[in-house]
Amino acid sequence: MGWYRRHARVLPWRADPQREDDRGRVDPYHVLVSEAMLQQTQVATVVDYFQRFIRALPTVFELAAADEQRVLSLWQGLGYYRRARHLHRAARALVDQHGGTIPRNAAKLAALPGIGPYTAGAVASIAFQQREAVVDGNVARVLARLEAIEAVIDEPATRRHLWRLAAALLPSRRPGDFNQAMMELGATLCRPRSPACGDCPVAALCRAHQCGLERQLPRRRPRRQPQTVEHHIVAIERGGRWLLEKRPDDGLWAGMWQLPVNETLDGEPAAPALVGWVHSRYGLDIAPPATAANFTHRTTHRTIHFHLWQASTHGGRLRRGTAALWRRLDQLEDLPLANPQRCAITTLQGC
DNA sequence: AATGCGGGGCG
DNA sequence: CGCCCAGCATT
Repeated sequence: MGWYRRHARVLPWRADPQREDDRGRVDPYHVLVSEAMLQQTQVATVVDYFQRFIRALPTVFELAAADEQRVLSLWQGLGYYRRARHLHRAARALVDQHGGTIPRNAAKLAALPGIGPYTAGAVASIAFQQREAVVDGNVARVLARLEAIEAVIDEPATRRHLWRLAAALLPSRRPGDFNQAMMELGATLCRPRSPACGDCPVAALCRAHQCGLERQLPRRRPRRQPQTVEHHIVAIERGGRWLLEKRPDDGLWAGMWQLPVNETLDGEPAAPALVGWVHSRYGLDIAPPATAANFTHRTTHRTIHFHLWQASTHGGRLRRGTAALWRRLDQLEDLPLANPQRCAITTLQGC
């Protein structure tokens, strides 16, 4: 804890840990938003998003009153957009059922959408000084090394063991700071690849370090190989405006907007196939599209080869089941777009 | 118990 | 490149 007080990073959702009197002054709403953003996302990536989000929606009431599209726009580029929709729904539940106050109790927190065991423990301990343990990726790695746990860390039995360990180590004084200290240790010293055991305050207690095993631990289950798929973006222009549509409410990039994308054509599509597809799906007649660009987008689970095609249409009546509209490319600020779509649109603007 | 869900940092 | 990140919901 002394180490944490000296080395903790100053972060916008955190009270300055070097100022004793700041404890308890954190805004629970800030903690909630930051923890949602931090799920599977590194601190450095989150900082700017967090500041922009809080500036735009400073309290749970503004978040609850906001349109989902606006929340997604504030999340645009951060990934895992389900988190944004869950957070939005959680805010509405809090305003409707709790008068806008965030519960201090971990079980009540965990009942909210998007809040699981980790986030519930984090909010309860950090925002409300409740004695709740947390195990995130950092804590799991720190504990696995401290105790030289060789079991595969992703297994449910191992997770349960780690939670029991974390709970046993948790002090009754300042549990929130303890939890943050463990995570900070994992993020800054007890790193996955190159652990800085020389600087670690608990190296003398670390069984992995004593055995020289720190680089082998924790053990993880091998991941499935990412699939490679082809997505064909057909950018359709009519009189300076382009067709945009909203993606379905589930699956990849749910609720985000896009230029029309064909995700089913395998192999070499050829422009004629896309002409037929646009006709059948949108009811629009286009000239055979021309290639504008190709780029690759990688996520954890798949590699997507994007083929950007450009076409124009004159007549035809738009047929569409879900939301679609024609827009100038410099007037898309209100439409949340995932990164590959932003990339495609930037390319078109350069054409 | 397994899978889907983004995007970026870093060696 | 590959691995991992202040996880969660769904099946």
